[in-house]
Amino acid sequence: MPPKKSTTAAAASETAASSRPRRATAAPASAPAPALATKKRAAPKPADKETAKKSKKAAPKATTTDDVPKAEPTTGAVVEESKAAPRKRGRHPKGGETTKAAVHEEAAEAQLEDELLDSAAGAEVAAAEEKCELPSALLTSTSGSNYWLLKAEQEDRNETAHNGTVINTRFTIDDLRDNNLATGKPELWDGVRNHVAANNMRAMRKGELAFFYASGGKQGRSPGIVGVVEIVSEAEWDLTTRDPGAYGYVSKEKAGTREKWVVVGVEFRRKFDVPVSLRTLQEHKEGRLSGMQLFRQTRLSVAKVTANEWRFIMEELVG
DNA sequence: GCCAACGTTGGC
DNA sequence: GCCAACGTTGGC
Repeated sequence: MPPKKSTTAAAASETAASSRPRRATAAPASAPAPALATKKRAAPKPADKETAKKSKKAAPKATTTDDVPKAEPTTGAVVEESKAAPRKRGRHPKGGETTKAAVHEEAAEAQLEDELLDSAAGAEVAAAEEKCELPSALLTSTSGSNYWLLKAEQEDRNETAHNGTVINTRFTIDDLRDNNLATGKPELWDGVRNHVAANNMRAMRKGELAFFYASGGKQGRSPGIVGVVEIVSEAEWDLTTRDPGAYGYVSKEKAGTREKWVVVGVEFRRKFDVPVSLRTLQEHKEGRLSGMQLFRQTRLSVAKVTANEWRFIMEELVG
């Protein structure tokens, strides 16, 4: 994360650029999300898990790129802030449902919600998950849309927020699904503090799909792509830059001024039965996946995936 | 503007 | 724990 998510900058402490993102917070109310949510709980923000606040309005959503701040890629000055990105994490509230509509109706939603609330039992979760997933046929666009790859840390790692709160930066695809279900809102992918990653986020359009990449190979895990998420809301200002409960970069600008960093809203779409490991991806590093930004800019938390790369991975590598 | 030192990411 | 990649910092 973070956020960068991937990255760092986060907090003050961070510095690097990459970014890690993080995860995110649930979308603020204003986010255009599916509308179901009734409750808002917030998820924590990158920084926060604890602090969540949320409700504020979200920044203006930028629908056009003009609205969004542009990254300042190269200029130095602007960049001072950036540092790394934080990742966020969220907590999981409980509540609503998330997926896109077509799939669910209210009754079903209510039922799902109840099931989730009642138990975390595997069976229920599995059932809910199944209902949230999109058919494989819908996971590859036939149009010219872009695809993306969002990294999140799958291992426990603590960061200290500005207000002293200790935040676990771990954020898994299960957390994303659970947060979506609980809040009925998309997860805001915040904490990204790298300009290349942020520019990728500004280029994301509603309806585009992204791989959820779990980084971190310790604790017996393997890094790799674990599922698919959908971009459900376009770039908006990342309000975590003003959140004392967040870690990482904090805006020095006056409230109301434009922020440089942005978030996009994402929703769970599918968790692969078997992740496509980094090792497997690397087997095609000199072949079909030779141009992947994942390999060319190894530490970038938000990377672009071409249509050909997407199809190859979905059709040939996803088990 | 150059570049060495340094910090972070993240795979191994 | 090691270390490669890579971004930032900051002296000059």
